[in-house]
Amino acid sequence: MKFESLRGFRDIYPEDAEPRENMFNTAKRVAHSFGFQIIDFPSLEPLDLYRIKSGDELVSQTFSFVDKGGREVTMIPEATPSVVRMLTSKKDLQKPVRWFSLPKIWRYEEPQSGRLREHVQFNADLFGPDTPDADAELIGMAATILDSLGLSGNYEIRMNHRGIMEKILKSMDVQDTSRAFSVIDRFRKLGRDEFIGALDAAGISGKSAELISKLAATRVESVYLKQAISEIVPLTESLSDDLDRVAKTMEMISLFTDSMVVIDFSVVRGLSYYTGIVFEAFDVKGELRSILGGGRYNGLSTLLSGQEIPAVGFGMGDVVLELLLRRNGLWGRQAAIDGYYICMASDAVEMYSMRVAAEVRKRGKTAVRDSGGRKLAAQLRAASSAGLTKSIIIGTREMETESLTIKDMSSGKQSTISYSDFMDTI
RNA sequence: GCCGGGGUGGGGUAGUGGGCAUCCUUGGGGACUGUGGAUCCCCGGACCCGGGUUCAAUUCCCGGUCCCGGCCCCA
Repeated sequence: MKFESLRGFRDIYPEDAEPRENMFNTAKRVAHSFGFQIIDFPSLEPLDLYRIKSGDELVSQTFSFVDKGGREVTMIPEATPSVVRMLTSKKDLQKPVRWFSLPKIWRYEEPQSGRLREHVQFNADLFGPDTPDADAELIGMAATILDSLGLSGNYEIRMNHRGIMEKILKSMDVQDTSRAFSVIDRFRKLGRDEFIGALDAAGISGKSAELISKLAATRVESVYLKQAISEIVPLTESLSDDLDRVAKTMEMISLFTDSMVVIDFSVVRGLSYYTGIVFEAFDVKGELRSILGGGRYNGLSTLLSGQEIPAVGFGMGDVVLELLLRRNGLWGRQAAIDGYYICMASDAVEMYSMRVAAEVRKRGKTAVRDSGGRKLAAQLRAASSAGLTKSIIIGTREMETESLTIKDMSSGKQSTISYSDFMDTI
């Protein structure tokens, strides 16, 4: 019987697990520096938590089952509902609340580039303030994480605003805006004629379709935002205010990163609960799907609990991010670890070598003990591949004189010093 | 769920309707009874699974499965 990991699931060996851990640690460090605190929540939730919010399409793409008590449960397909539940069920939280998490999430779909059935998602949300500052801080944090990973200039942030899009579509007499959004969301994938055709199927045709097509193709920096819009639709006061807010947010974000921040009217994100700004980060070469995405969702807490709490958040999966880091040569293992590989030149020194290892570890350093039973050359070979900076060679000579031979693995130089002197120096 | 392309040791590969399935690398050991990353030698390890055709299938056919890519969808 041969066992393999399930379709879309991964076994991750040290050569990938370590760069991956560095990646997560960087995200954590940056989040803490922005005042975000880590939370965690169950991997299994009631299926209804997602039905309420997202409907059958999402539910059909979950790993769900009926538990022994007859409850419909699912491996979580996203973090946000759980986070919002935590927020709304603890009534005495002082706002703003800044939370992040690193849950594993699952989706039952066909795996493809940048998308698997199980992945880790860095998720961050800021609850309370509904301001450009809050939006900018959150998006700025996302950018800072990417920058801290060494990706500055290799990605760009594309933003849009659901409210603005709603107003523009309404001004064109588009009734079913959510259907229009789902078409607009596919703009970059479709040819021009296909796009017009899809709009037509959504009940939009003629001049409106032409204008939407022009709008979706628009990608500008903040300073040209109003001008670009005014060429497509008349600027009402309300629309103008929204545009000012977005422009201000974008200017703020540019304080955090040198990467491009643009308005892109084709970025709408499929999720129906977004109410304000929406954004995604893409690699500049345009080879990968989005690196991260999020937006403002002020209505979700009302839907789940009746409490009105403004929110802005984003999620970033580890799969696309890993691909991007690899393509930029940023997926290497770390340099040699400061530590000791302990080799035994004789089986008689077992106890002594174990004592050395224990003492080294008590001093906070890494000590890896060869299990012995093979010749020294083989042990030193193992020491090389273990990636530690130094080896300690212990044989009967060392044991009889209560000393140790320390070998520097990069230079090959070695010297023998007394046990007590060695322990004092580390 | 649908569509296309793939699957030979841990990784990368050669090849074939018939003989002990090729080479490189990795791993283990040795040459060197206390010194690694060089060299040489030895050893271990593979035709995705099932069915069909055939005297004979790793090779041809069908189905499944997994991988890669795409659609749908995107949390």
